[in-house]
Amino acid sequence: MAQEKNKQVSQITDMETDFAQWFTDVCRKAELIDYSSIKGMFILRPYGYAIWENFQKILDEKFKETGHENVYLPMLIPESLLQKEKDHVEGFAPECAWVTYGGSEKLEERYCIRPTSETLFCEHYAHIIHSHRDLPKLYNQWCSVLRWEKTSRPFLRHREFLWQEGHTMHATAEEAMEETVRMFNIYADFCENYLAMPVVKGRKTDKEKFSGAEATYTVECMMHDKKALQAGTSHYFGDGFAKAFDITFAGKDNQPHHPFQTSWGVSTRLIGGVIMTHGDNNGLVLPPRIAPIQVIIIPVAQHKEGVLEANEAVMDRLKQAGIRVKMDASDNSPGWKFAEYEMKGVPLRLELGPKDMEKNQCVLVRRDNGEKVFVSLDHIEATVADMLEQVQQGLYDKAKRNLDENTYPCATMEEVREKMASRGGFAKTMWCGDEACELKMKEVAGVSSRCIPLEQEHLGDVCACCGKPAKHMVYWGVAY
RNA sequence: CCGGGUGUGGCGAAGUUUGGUAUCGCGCUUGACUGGGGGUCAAGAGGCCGCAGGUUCAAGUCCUGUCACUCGGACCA
Repeated sequence: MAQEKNKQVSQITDMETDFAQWFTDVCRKAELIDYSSIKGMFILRPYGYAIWENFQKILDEKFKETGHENVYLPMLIPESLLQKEKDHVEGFAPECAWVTYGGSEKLEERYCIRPTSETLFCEHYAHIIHSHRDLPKLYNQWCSVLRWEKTSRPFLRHREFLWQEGHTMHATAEEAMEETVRMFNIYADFCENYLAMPVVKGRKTDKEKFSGAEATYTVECMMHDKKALQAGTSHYFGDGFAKAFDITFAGKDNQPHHPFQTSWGVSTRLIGGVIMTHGDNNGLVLPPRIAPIQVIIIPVAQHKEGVLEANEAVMDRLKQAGIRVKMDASDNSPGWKFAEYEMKGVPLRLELGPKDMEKNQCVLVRRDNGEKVFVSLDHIEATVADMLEQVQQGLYDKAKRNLDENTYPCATMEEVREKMASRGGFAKTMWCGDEACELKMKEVAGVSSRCIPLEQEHLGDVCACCGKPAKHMVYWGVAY
């Protein structure tokens, strides 16, 4: 009965019943996404796109603060260009889509629709980098890329998806490594302080790292179903691509050198992460800092004298205070509106009706915990701002508990298998560094290595898989 | 790519076994009354049953092919 009382939206499958179906229901009922006629290609509806725009606004500012400039490169890559770096093409060729005709003419050389733009940036950098004075080059591109995935899901795996890709060139390996870590930290900060998604910061194993990279840094998050989501990656390339693409510059010593390279990216997948981290059985729950609408105002008995005006006055005050606020004065019933904006995850609801007007008050309801309070209209701006902060913090704390409570040490592969089957989450073990053990772990326990955390713990001396001396502590999990 | 499930007004479904006038709920439109948790009443609109072939006097229903969605697996941001 208590559960029934909690459940106020009936169009969304309970996540305990079927998490995958719950996720799809939320994407559609919150009007984030629609399906198109092509598999894996989704329509981002205004509300979903507005969330992405907020991500862009915040990240773009951080990129610019750290000296990056936005550029735009072509979406087609000649096959010969893609072929130049061996590991890279091996990694991406299986999921490339190709353009073979221009009008009615068959092309001499086929063009790949970019799955990522390292090769294009390298070709361009070869043209414009000649001297150490041309370095560093700190470029970023906002665009879509295309990967012909076999299975697709809204936000988590699109064939075409929106992202940003930073590509930078540096005079020294140290500088490039610093850049890799700097951007990695920006991603971690963005996840934690804006998306309220706690992260595990670490390095990918050789098996899991980006095709062509020397090192891949990753922020890994835990979803509500205890599966892992790779939220963002930052790669250090050394000078491998620079050599393959013949990028050289004259150093202060007047000798030719190859520059050192990085790339880093996050995508609309992060929206999927937010849904699966904070959502509940009534729908989406958005962290206030990225919510397109932070406060929804619902007038009660809105046709009564003066009600709309009173609501509008409150809306104007909140707007003045820089709060993203919307009023729904449509003639749907209040109950309908409550459900609608809950599905859409609006962090705070404000109700104002004739009874409140008499008392100079309104009702505020938190989306994250349903808490309902009557507050005075005096200082409503401060009250609302304060409550939005509480929601933001509340969401982070809850997600942090989920991560902490479901991360546990294991001594043997058998223990990982057992605990993964019964409780999921992240298992941490010692590891010898051998790829054979990663494959074995996948086979036996059904998990892949998520990362080698930067914050290492000493859990023992030997690898959980083979018993040989251990080199690192590794997190394992089932990933999206 | 492999295996299971599903495609019928905008959404969710019944009808398919046994071929014979296209059904229901929600939503939508118009109007009135309502309004503090998905309101009530009345009157309307809307579908060549995913697509393409085939069998038949007759196909939503049977056959073949194909596409999409979905769940699980392998692969990947």
